[in-house]
Amino acid sequence: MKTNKLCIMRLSKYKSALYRLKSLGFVRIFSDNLADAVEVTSSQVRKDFSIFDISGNKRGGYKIDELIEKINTILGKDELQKVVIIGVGKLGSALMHYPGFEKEGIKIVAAFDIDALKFKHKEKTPVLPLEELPEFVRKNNIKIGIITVPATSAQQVVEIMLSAGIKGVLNFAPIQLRGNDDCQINNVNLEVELENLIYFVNVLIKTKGK
Amino acid sequence: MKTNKLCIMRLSKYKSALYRLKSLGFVRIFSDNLADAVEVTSSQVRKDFSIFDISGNKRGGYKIDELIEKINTILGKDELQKVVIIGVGKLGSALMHYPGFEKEGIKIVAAFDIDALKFKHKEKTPVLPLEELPEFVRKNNIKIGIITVPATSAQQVVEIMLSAGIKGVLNFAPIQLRGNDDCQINNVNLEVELENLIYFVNVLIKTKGK
DNA sequence: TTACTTTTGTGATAATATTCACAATATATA
DNA sequence: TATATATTGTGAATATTATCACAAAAGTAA
Repeated sequence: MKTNKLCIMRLSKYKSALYRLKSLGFVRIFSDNLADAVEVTSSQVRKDFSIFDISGNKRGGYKIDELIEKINTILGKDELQKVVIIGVGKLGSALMHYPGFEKEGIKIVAAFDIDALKFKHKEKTPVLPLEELPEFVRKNNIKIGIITVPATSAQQVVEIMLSAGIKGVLNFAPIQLRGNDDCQINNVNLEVELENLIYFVNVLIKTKGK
Repeated sequence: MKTNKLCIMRLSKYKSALYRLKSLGFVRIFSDNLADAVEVTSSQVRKDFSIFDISGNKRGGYKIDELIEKINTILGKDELQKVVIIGVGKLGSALMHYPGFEKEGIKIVAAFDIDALKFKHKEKTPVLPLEELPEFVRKNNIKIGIITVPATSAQQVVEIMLSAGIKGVLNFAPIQLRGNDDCQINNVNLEVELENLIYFVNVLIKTKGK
């Protein structure tokens, strides 16, 4: 079985498209339909599925419900995923209440900061002092954390998370953080995303000009 | 010259690392140092540079200032980039004031929404009614827009943006939007990012268990 | 100046990812 | 039931991307 990051990303996207197709009343779909929805080829879809031994019916396509369930199992979404956020600035607060997470069985259970003005011990999703992170992580068996602190404190926060036993980090601080054998770090860099878009828009405009 | 999205992403990352290295007092760097900072191989760095005819000195490495300037030129960052945001929810507001953009010569010049309660005509970064978008885009020569509306209205918003003449869209709505020859659409899907992390954390935990 | 060392720049090579193309087969139709 | 048709599943072929490895150049030291 040969997996890679892009392939897993596509699985997520297939699933998201499947929910949509389901809500439109579809019960079965073909690799063609999914391919359209996610902008890949149909053989890509089938190849991805074959990697995970997902099979459909020749001529009958795939049953959406089964497909969603299988993909969820592969993605490890059988149980509720508890996640913490470190850094309660504007972006952190936005992600704290991001509706897309809850919908996907992902629950932000607490946030942490160093600014006492931000602490909210009694809220449904509390904001706690950063020094309480290790205890909280251990007590609640948290594996995943989101970093939304400034670049300058990101490395420091990672160390704290690592020693608290966090296994996965989604980092929004605009600095490339390094994982290790015990902890996977994925970086989402908003500037980089926007710069990338700007580049391709410029290319587009230039080639159109010709 | 053979470019691709990942290569451009890396250019952005190199630049960001270069700023950091510069602030630490470095004046010149080697492909090795950059490779470390961005977690790629040094030949990857040199290959990326050679694609864009960026050259250094054998044995002397690259001058940081020149490198930053060249990368900025490639990325089309010679002039201030004016960007609009559509959708002033929590995420939209967070991005409106995201400090990383301004630092990179990217300026959010206005935001748009359909909720009259959110309108702020007199702020430095105004929040305007969505129907004013086309006029605003034309008058201010806006090329780039960020979508932070719910998935259900994203497609509709894209149509408006396309007909207003927007050339590039960074879409945060959790639905894959399709660009065309006149408009590049890049999708950033936060659920997908988090699901991806969850998958790899599970893999990590399983393989560790062995 | 000469020998030695370090680092670039890049063609050749290897690894990875995607698409092609078609046999196998399930369903629909007559 | 027999025939036609649509769709999967996958090995082979292709395309893309990254790494290797080393000659050439530039700095350093003697």
